[in-house]
Amino acid sequence: MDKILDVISEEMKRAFQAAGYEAELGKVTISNRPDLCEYQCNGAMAGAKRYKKAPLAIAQDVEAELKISPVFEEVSTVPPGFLNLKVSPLFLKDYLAQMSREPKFGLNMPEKAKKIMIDYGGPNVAKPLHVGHLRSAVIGESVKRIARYAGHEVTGDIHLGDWGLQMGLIITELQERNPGLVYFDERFTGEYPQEAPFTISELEEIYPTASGKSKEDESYKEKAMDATFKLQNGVRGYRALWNHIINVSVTDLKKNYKRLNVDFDLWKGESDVHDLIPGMVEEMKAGGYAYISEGALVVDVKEETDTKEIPPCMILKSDGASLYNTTDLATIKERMENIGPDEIIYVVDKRQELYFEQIFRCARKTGLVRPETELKFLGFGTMNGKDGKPFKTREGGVMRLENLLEEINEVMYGKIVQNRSVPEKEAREIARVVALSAVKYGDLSNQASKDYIFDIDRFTSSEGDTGPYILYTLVRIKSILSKYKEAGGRLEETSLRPACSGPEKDLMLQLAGFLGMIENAYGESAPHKVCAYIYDIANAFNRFYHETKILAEEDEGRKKGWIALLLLAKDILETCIDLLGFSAPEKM
RNA sequence: GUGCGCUUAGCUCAGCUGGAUAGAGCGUUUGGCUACGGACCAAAAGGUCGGGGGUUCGAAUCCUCUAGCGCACGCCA
Repeated sequence: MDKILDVISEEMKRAFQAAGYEAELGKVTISNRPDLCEYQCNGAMAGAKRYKKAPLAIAQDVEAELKISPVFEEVSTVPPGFLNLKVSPLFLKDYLAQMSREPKFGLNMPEKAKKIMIDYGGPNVAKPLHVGHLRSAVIGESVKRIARYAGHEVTGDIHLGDWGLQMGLIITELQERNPGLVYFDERFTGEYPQEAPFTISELEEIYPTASGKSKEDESYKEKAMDATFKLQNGVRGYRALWNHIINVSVTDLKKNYKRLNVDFDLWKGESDVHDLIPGMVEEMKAGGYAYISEGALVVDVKEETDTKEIPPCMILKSDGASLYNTTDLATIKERMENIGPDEIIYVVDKRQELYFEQIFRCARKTGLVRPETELKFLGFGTMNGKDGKPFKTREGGVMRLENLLEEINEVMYGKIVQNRSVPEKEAREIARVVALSAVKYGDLSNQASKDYIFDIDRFTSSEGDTGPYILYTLVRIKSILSKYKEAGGRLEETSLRPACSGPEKDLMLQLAGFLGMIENAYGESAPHKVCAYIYDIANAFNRFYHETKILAEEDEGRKKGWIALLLLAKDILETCIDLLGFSAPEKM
């Protein structure tokens, strides 16, 4: 079904046409003066010049055509030429009733689903997840869910950083500590042990140590580079060790992402495209795209229209080694061959914008992607502390994601036991669910591209534009609905009624905006629009709730109408928070 | 240096792609509990939309100049 703005616009366009004006002028928008009207049309002013007529006169002509309309309850013309509109409660009710009958509230599915790949997460297997990984995961997950909801075929790929020097560093450090390990015995031909020679917590400490040493000790660094080289060239022991590192790390990553309610369809990494690199490089050379510049193999990606110098895209370093560019390009090649997406979205730190511009141009120029394949860069800003500087621990170090989540869980747990008496275990469980909403909503309610301030106190508050506030509202609705059922009411026997109060109609108007919101949120890959929408819904509901005694209502028909309205509000809220990647508890 | 981005209330952020009196939340002040869940609701105060110029019936929004801040600019990822 059409979004409500389209339905109303359609009616308005008919009126414009009937009055002898161009139909397109009848575009209706949500009112920016809610005190005066619900929707507005500014077409009369836009058409004034064209028809050489006062806008007010045009508006009056149109108004006359709307005297009898099933859509509008009230149409008024206001200087200099605004058409102020109020919809009929019956029309609104019918629209919502149709929404609640249809799957996905009547969202139109695309004629042909797009194949979309989303590249997000991007953790380095050598390091534990830290707060820097939060945004990519949270935003990517939501963008993925929104695109999927909009009817597209979406694949999420974590794109592990599992193939660079960091792996050589770990192997080198392991050898330093335990040179007798069978993995370093070149004459060994047997089966390597199943068990990894280290645990996740050791691994977490090994990498920073190795990384530190390599910066100070030149020969150590050379060893690491050599180890990387051996690994990439398939030395058995090194490969076996590498497998252990990946397994241990991925197990831990899965646990952490699960806790974040983030999941990936593919757990591919840079290592997966290693074998594709030589062929790809050859093709680029053969096609005449790649040439040697300052010792390195590069592809020019300058364009006529550039206002600034764009450096060439480097394919291989002067020592012949591959780099980030190489694996990213090879990954595009692999994705095109295996999945053939119509669109690839990269959810990455915005500071990498120029880099990805080079990659995209290079991929196009060298024919790695089809001309119509969309490559999108969805850059996000930095997560800052209250001081406006990048988020750190109190000691000034990088905060681990686990610790951050733990801290927020504690804060939420404190609030729960303070407000209700709930068994410890249940309180912990609720705290986890609500804390996740606090973190995700806090992040997603900002525009992704901007930096934002991570403020635990604010995010965990249940007042204001926060996750807990949304959940509180939802839980409240659920509570009323279950009380209604307990009293013998049957939800399936309720049906919507035309609104009979301002707050009720307002809630209905908000709910009716769902389809338009989805269209925008998907079109702009903008989860924050979903947040803004549910915040409006929550406010509208709470206002309605406060002035209406629902369960105590004596008029049975009225009560049923309200229950139906609550049911719709609940369904929409639940759908939306799912798009954002979190859920609501039964109680809180 | 070049390019990109940002600048809206004391603070944190919106602003539906050019419309009316620029909106929320927090904080501040004030009011509302016989709880369908008060983790809520209502009201008030608070703004030269960084600054100048332009485009037009009309600009936070488009163009231009300018200031401040941030970021990126070939062998890191």
